[in-house]
Amino acid sequence: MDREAKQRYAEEFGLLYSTLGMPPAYGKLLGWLMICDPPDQTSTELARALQLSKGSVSTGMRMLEGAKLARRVTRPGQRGHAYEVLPDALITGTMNGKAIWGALSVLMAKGVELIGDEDAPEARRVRIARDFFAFIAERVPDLIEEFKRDNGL
Amino acid sequence: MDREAKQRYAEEFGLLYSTLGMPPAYGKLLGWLMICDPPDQTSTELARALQLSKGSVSTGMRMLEGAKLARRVTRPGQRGHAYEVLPDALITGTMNGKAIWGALSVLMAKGVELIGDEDAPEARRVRIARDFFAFIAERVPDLIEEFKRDNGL
DNA sequence: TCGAACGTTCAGAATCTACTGAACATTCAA
DNA sequence: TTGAATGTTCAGTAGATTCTGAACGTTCGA
Repeated sequence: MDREAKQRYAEEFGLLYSTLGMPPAYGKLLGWLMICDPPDQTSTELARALQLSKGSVSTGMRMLEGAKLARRVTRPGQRGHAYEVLPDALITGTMNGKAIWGALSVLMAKGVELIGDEDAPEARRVRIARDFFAFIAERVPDLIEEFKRDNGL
Repeated sequence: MDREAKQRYAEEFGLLYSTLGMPPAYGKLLGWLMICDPPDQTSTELARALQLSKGSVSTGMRMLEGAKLARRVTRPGQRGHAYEVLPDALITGTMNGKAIWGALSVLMAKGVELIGDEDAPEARRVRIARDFFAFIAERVPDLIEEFKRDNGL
């Protein structure tokens, strides 16, 4: 019910995620899967709901699977498969994003090396960045653990 | 010294930041400002070092200023102004990124509303996402505080 | 074995974005 | 006041990205 409102929601979802670097079509798929009824949807259903080509759905869902954001499920007595979001999809997505903090820290460490003397005043700007990203990279897993514990996951 | 290595570093920096949604040229500017000597650079110097047009430098630096990543400085007895990265630039950048967590949480809350019954099993997927992003949005400032305290900032 | 439904891949079209460079504005030394 | 140096804006373009759709598997019921 109120299919149109849900379609609009998927569009909005795709828009926000596109600002985070995800292709709009894939964001729409994810958004739809967060609120659709039933929660598992076939490629054909997804293509119809979001007005996307079969190709986009196929490629998009492959990508969401790869990012551990969605998974295939099979319904008994039915051809092919359907997709659903993983229950803790967005958490997982954020954990993968954790790799970013490490990469940033490594990049900043390289910058410190380029300047040469770690203790030089002109190394300060990039040294602080290096330490900060390393700190964040280290703490993110703890945060996620804490959330999971407090929410019984 | 080793100007070329620093130029390559700026390129690499821009490349990584472009995966985070920043235009490559602006990432290059930021990367160069993290390691350049002297640490403050005029538009002309930036354009020369990074082979960018005056227009790109102007627009890019305006954007970095807006994001509180860089600021203008004036050298006595010199035309115009130069730019430098703020000492805690990347930390600030991350704090601004905090707004994202809030936006995501709001988006998920909208999804819960669309489903209607917050306690329904099919609302679980988006309810968890809502709570998770709210949790992260709330904790990020504390993390930053802790880092600053431990590093005398 | 056949055909219908479903899924995948990828070349090319459609679309969007970043960047340049030219026109214009501003600043300041002489 | 003049003009050289510098800074800004923005229309247009070059280039990259996303999306489609057609060609080609694959699966499975009959």
